[in-house]
Amino acid sequence: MLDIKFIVENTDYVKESLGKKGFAPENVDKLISTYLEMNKLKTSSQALAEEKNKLSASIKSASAEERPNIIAKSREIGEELKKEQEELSKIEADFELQMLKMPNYPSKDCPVGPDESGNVVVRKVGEPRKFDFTPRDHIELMELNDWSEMERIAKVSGSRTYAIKNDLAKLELAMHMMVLDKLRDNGFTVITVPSISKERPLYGQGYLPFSRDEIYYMPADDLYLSGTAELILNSLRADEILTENELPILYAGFSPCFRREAGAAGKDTRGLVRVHQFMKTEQFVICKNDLNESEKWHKKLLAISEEVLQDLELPYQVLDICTGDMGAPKYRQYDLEAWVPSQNCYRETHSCSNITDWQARRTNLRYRDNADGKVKYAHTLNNTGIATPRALVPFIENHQNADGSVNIPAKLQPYMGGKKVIGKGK
RNA sequence: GGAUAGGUGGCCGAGUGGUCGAAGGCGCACGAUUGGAAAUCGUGUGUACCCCUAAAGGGUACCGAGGGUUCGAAUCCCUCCCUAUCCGCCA
Repeated sequence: MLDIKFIVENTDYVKESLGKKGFAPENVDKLISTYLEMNKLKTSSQALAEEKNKLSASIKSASAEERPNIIAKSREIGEELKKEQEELSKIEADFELQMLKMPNYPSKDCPVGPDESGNVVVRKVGEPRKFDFTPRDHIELMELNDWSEMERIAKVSGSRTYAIKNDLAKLELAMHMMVLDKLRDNGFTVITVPSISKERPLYGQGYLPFSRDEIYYMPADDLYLSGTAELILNSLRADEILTENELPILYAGFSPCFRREAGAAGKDTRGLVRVHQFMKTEQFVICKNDLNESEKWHKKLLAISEEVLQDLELPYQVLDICTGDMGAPKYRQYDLEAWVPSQNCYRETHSCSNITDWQARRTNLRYRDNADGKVKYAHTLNNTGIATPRALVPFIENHQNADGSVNIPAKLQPYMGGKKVIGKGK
């Protein structure tokens, strides 16, 4: 959500800035006219309410003869007021919906582009490995090492699900443990959260009203399945007024995540790249309403996830996501992509975003500023810590040996019971 | 799922139709006192929005949510949500 007063006072800037995200300038004009109309109605209905309140208050001191007149007059105003309020609540709902549809302003430092073609590679770290044998893809490796039950689980749970076993199953959990420890060492509060959500957090995060198709809904209970712990963590402190001293709040949230992948039909249909249910350790930050502060945290979160990929000894690249490819909530977004040998390209493993106060306005998450005593909307940021099983794909492909076994990097070995190699060739 | 008790400001807690945005306490801020602190005393201390403005000021709404009764609702009625405890079931 944006600040309507800012929009009214800086209309040209708003149009230009949101235009970079493909947002039509007419929508800004429409929003402002709705706003002005709403205020006019507010002013008149509040004046009526004032008059009515005054009449009511005068009744107790009025004489017996006056009373019937006052009551009649008050009733009359009540009728009129009710009509105006009905009209007002309609226009307020309209205004609210328009506000909910406004994307966040992108940073002026964002590359500007229409879609993913406009993303900019910031840096590449590590060299894609040159194999002196023909490398297998991750599905072949899983079959060779008795690490999965992909065909059988499809019969049980449908497409885009996975079942992995033996050392690969342990590896999946080991990655989360490693990342949770790293985050804890960086001052994060480790927290496990539900994957079940009411509807309001979806608006708070900015999932709704944009893409209802992507999310599992359980009508019997009017509940949704969360696609990321960000959803839950973003609403955990909703409606609170924190003290500035409590900030920053750093969460390392672990949860199962659920996505319908409705918009990805036909893409990545095999294997572990894109599944309906996965596990994610999420980095989530609530900090002061100060761009220097949130940009500092944005870099910090990015650095942590780069370190994760370095610990996993995976070649990767950092993308500066352009305005057209960024989601509505985002002010700035970096993606990390790890090298996947079988696909001969980099694939996304992490997505690191500064949301500024756009989500906090939706969740009504505020804090009292020490310097001026004012109540302000906090900034929120989120980044992947590690998401599995997707991260297993570049991992086992990059670390495979000719015999199909897979090497475990030193940083991960303590979490794998000291094993240096898993699979057939051990 | 069954039964019971509840949801009031940052927290605790009073309030069963008007004088209630709401007593009292705690906390917090500022001031006095002090060599400094504690204690004590004094003052202040919700949020959102609208109008007006140079500043000031005026107003509306909010006592879990929504609806109803009434000239008037924290208070009465209805529906829903949530929390706690006990019973049942259960990883």
